[in-house]
Amino acid sequence: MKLATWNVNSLNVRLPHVLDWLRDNVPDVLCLQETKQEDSKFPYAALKEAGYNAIHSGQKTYNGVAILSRHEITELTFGIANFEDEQKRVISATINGIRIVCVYIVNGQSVDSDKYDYKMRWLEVLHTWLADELKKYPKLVLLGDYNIAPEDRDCHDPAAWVGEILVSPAERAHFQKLLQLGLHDSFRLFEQAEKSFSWWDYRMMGFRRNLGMRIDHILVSDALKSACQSAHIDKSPRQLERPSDHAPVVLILDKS
DNA sequence: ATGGCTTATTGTATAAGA
Repeated sequence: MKLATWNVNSLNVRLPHVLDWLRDNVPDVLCLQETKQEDSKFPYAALKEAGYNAIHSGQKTYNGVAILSRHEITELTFGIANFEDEQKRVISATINGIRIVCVYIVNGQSVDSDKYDYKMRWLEVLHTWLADELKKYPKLVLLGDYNIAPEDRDCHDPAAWVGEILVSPAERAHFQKLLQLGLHDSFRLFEQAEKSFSWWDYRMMGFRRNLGMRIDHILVSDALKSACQSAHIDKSPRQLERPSDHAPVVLILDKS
């Protein structure tokens, strides 16, 4: 079973890239973030044509998450239980007996901003909710744009980023707390090239110079750890004309 | 160098992303 996550930075703009990527990679499940469109604009028909069922939770301009699947999608839920949030950042469903949770975690803007405070609250609520979800669904995968680079090796220039979002100690502590729930960073279960990143700034020729961060992740629960076969980041869509600033992150699970 | 790009908005500049 091939699972993937990709922040597309506007599905309206990126749909051709997504369709090409689905055709070339044939994932069983692809989670999307930053669709930036209302449900009424979501391209259900084009995705169905490509062989994918889809569920979406979107809004105009900002945020928006979706799960695409070649298989039946059941038990869909939107958002975090008992947490009022106007921002569409979470969508979940069960596919092939695995609980898929697709998240677009808050960016936070800067560590001294209200948005950062919201990020901290949001991560706290996510943690509490996931503790319950893991009891309900031992086989769980948490995929998405976390907006957290967990370690210095996930940042192209740790010294330059001290004091910035994505790498602050409080954000990293939240990431570690997720791992303490019994989740595993699937990318790090396998040997990876140094300076492996999933996002590169559009500016300053960030991609060509590999000035990136690894902030998109696929965490798997204890019950799925031994099923992980391989994990990688597919940089190829980042090289296309008018790309998303994020690349797809991929995990292969065996069938057991 | 507080910028550097890209996207969306009922725009002609601003906000947000990371």
